[in-house]
Amino acid sequence: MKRIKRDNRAICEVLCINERKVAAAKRAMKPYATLFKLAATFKVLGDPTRTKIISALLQEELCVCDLASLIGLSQSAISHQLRILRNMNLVKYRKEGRIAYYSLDDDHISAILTAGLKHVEE
Amino acid sequence: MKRIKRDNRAICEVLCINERKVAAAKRAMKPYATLFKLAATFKVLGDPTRTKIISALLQEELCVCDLASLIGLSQSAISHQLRILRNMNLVKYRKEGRIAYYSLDDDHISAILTAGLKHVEE
DNA sequence: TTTATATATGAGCAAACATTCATATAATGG
DNA sequence: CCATTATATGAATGTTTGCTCATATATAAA
Repeated sequence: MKRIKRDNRAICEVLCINERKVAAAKRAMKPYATLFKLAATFKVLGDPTRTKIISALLQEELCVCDLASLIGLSQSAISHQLRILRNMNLVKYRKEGRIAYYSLDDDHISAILTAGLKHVEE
Repeated sequence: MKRIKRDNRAICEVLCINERKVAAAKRAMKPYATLFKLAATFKVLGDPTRTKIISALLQEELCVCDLASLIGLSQSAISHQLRILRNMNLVKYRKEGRIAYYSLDDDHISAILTAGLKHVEE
């Protein structure tokens, strides 16, 4: 777009934008705070290691060491990722002695995965 | 975990891992290639700007300029993000003269958003 | 053809991030 | 108590990424 020094959006705003459609879309959209949290959730799901962790936990709870072995990464790496998943309320854990058993936090998680898989596998 | 120079996973593999559970989880998991694509899709959805774009397009198709105005970013920034969404088959567009009208590529997309929102809004 | 405009894109930069290494914490056994 | 081990975490690092700036492409109008 040809640029104008002071305000490079001026032209576009005047000539191209459909104010009615923009206003209608804005009204229908969820609040930005909600969309920000939604993006944060997808971002956390958007790393292959974390996707593998979630996918593994769809079956049954597993300890950190099991996950590390299953996924083929160090215990440290898995533990760091589990904290990120925990902070976003995607997984929870119970302690049994020294062992921490992780599982999915609620059943929305598997619904998200399932919806995502439908798009990917189509 | 106490570390052993040559192979820091040796101890953990022998003493802690539940081989049966790990093998069962591995069998039940989707192939890594699928999980990788799934992660890539979530990653693309995991940026606030792109989440806003998708959310806006849930209502009706919009041109680049409308999206830039609605979201409050430059045309360039929106265009870059649209390409990323396009590459992941999340949006498509039709050209009408100079104007490119973007819309969601299929209706799995809104299903993913809805599932994500259920987790976020709970 | 020349000018205007809607969109696309390459380069560059600052910020975010996933892993590793080293170490700390917590729980069990001797 | 001391040694062991499952997990957690801080620091460092190489990579990725989202935006801006500048420019290119495409379409329409004059």
